[in-house]
Amino acid sequence: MAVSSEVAGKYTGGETMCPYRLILEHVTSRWGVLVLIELLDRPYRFSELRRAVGQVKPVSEKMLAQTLQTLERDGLVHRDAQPVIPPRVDYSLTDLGREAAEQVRGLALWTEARMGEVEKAREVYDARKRAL
Amino acid sequence: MAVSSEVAGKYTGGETMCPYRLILEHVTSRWGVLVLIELLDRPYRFSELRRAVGQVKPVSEKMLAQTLQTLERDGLVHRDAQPVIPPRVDYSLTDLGREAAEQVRGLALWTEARMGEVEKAREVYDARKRAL
DNA sequence: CGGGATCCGAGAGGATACTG
DNA sequence: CAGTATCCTCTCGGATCCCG
Repeated sequence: MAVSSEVAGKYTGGETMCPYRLILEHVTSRWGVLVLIELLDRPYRFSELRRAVGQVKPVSEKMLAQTLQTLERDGLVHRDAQPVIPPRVDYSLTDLGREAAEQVRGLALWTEARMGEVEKAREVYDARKRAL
Repeated sequence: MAVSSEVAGKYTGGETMCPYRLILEHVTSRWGVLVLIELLDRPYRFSELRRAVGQVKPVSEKMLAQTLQTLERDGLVHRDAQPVIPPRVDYSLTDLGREAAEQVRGLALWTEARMGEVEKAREVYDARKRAL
């Protein structure tokens, strides 16, 4: 399809990877997906975001910080650090980030809707395999 | 948002992970994304698919096979193995898989479109950091 | 050709302790 | 509170060899 074939010509098929892939990996990364979805609701503080994401799957401070830095660098997340004590840092989506997050949400909503069918398919697959 | 909060109540926030997450991880996995996008075009044979995906990023036989098995088990990909010599196996999307692939394509198309802005944001971010 | 089995290195990711 | 630094574990994923 267009997505890959357009990029294809620029590469020899060697070990190189297009920047396109890199962005996609950030957005679809394990924690990137969940962070983007949560931030689509509203801005979050660090620990608050950690708890919110943790409802789906627990995340360590390290990985959350790392994920947020990556998304900030890509211009998807805005970081607002207030120089107070104790520190207060708010994370929110940029306009660019909101666009990305909406795409990701599409995927998440689809997954939620079709979850049952996927699980059914798995049972069929597993049963068929055990029969061999 | 709805996606996570609906699921939230079912879990204590411990180490458990909802099935919803598992499906999402399969679909957003490194090779899952690329395979789904390619198959959106047309059915592919194994090696053919390997080359097609490899245009974006080289994939080993092992990972491609593993990815395809996961997607097949989830009911997203159909595997048609013909008992001939040499073996011929065709992979295609199921109806369910096509739905998922279209969501993924949305993300990929967005990435392609906004790639320039992301790279610009990175330069700004990196320049600002070096200034410190 | 389309895989499976095995070995191995690199990096993801968690736990803990520390800092401004 | 919001991280950083360190250590350690374990999985991902590539390379290689083999088989029907």
